[in-house]
Amino acid sequence: MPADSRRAEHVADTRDALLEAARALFAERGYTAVGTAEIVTRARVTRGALYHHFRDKADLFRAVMRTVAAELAGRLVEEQTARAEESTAGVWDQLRNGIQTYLGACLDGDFQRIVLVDGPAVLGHAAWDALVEEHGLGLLRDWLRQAVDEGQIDALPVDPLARLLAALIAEASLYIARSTDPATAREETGRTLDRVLLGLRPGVGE
Amino acid sequence: MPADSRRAEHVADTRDALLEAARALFAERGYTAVGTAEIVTRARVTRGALYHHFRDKADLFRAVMRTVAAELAGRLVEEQTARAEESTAGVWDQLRNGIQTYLGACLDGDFQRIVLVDGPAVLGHAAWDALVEEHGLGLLRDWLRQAVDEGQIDALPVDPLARLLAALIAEASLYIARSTDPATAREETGRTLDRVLLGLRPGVGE
DNA sequence: TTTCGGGCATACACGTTGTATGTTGGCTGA
DNA sequence: TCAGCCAACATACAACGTGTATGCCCGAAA
Repeated sequence: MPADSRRAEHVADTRDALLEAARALFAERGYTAVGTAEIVTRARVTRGALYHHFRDKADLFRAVMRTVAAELAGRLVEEQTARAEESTAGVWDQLRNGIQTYLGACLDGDFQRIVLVDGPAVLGHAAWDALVEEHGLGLLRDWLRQAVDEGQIDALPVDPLARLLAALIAEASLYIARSTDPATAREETGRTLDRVLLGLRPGVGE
Repeated sequence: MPADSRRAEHVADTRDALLEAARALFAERGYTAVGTAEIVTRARVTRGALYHHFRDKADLFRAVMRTVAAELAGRLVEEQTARAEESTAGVWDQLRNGIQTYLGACLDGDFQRIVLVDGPAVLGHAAWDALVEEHGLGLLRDWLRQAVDEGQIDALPVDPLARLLAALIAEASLYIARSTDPATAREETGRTLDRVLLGLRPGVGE
């Protein structure tokens, strides 16, 4: 079974078509409002193909969420490495800029609906946590740990701090996207987020 | 149609029974995993009664979430007024204690599953926001506005700040409840939350 | 007492999910 | 090269769950 045969390409193509169709529909109208019939129609296959590639509808959703989350993670490390080239900035500024980059990435519509809204309800917190852990949360925690180790922010338990900051960013992105005036919402939440981070620098709590 | 007749009592009783049964089941296994047949069996009525009192299953969920959220709001104002009796504390300490009280209230299992996990996915953000606004978020915003007005915390846009803090508290409660060691998780997140708030006091920026 | 409507039970129609079964086309070994 | 075999689908079916239409009953008002 050569992995690069034409047949293998077809297999990967149908799977990709399913993922793409499901992603577009899930992002547009939500998990429960989209039936499998609609998905396979858009992907120009049949339900048989769907249930051949995925155990059930939730399993398809998990795969979709994985790709969406991986996309975000990719954008993050991309910006991160790009910024590392001009690496005159210290850990503090790296973290500060990273948070804002994070916020920008979370503004993606697909990401919000699939990962932030439907994800927890569809997958349950265990599976959801596992996906978030490897796509983004781990990165944020690394930044924070480094910042704490170098004394750039106050000594706080890194694990809960990372979770809380991630939730902050997520909520900020939702607030912006749903605002009637996204421009000022972006400015205000960005500023507030930055101010929260600034407040974590050492020497504040007497 | 006297509102206090025996018949009216029966009507209210069946409605309450439906709310109670739905709440228990939704909290235990989530919205989609629970069918209406199971709900009415537990409430010892029929599906006819359910669809007489509520437009559809989502409408029943909305009513359940409203009661759960109202419960939390009730506990909050209760603690708040109790603390106001001994009101030597200033606005700052009131806010600080209020946040911790908030956190404690969010630890309720029913609240987490129904309001925080299923709520956004089932109701959509518009209906969800409306419910959260009147049960808790409004209160938090009032505290913050007062704290800002009196110069207890730095001048930040109150509206997004309230949203962000609410998300922070919600995530903290989920983190604690799902932790293998809730005691230390509670201590750590409580401390982190308090530290974030402390960082918002004036005189930290530049 | 009769009637009238709210409150609820029953029955049905519909869509949706998951599974079981059938079919096809390419790889593979003799 | 060809027989057979299996992955990759397509099709058909069974089970379930929701929402609605219909019917019944009882309390209240006239």
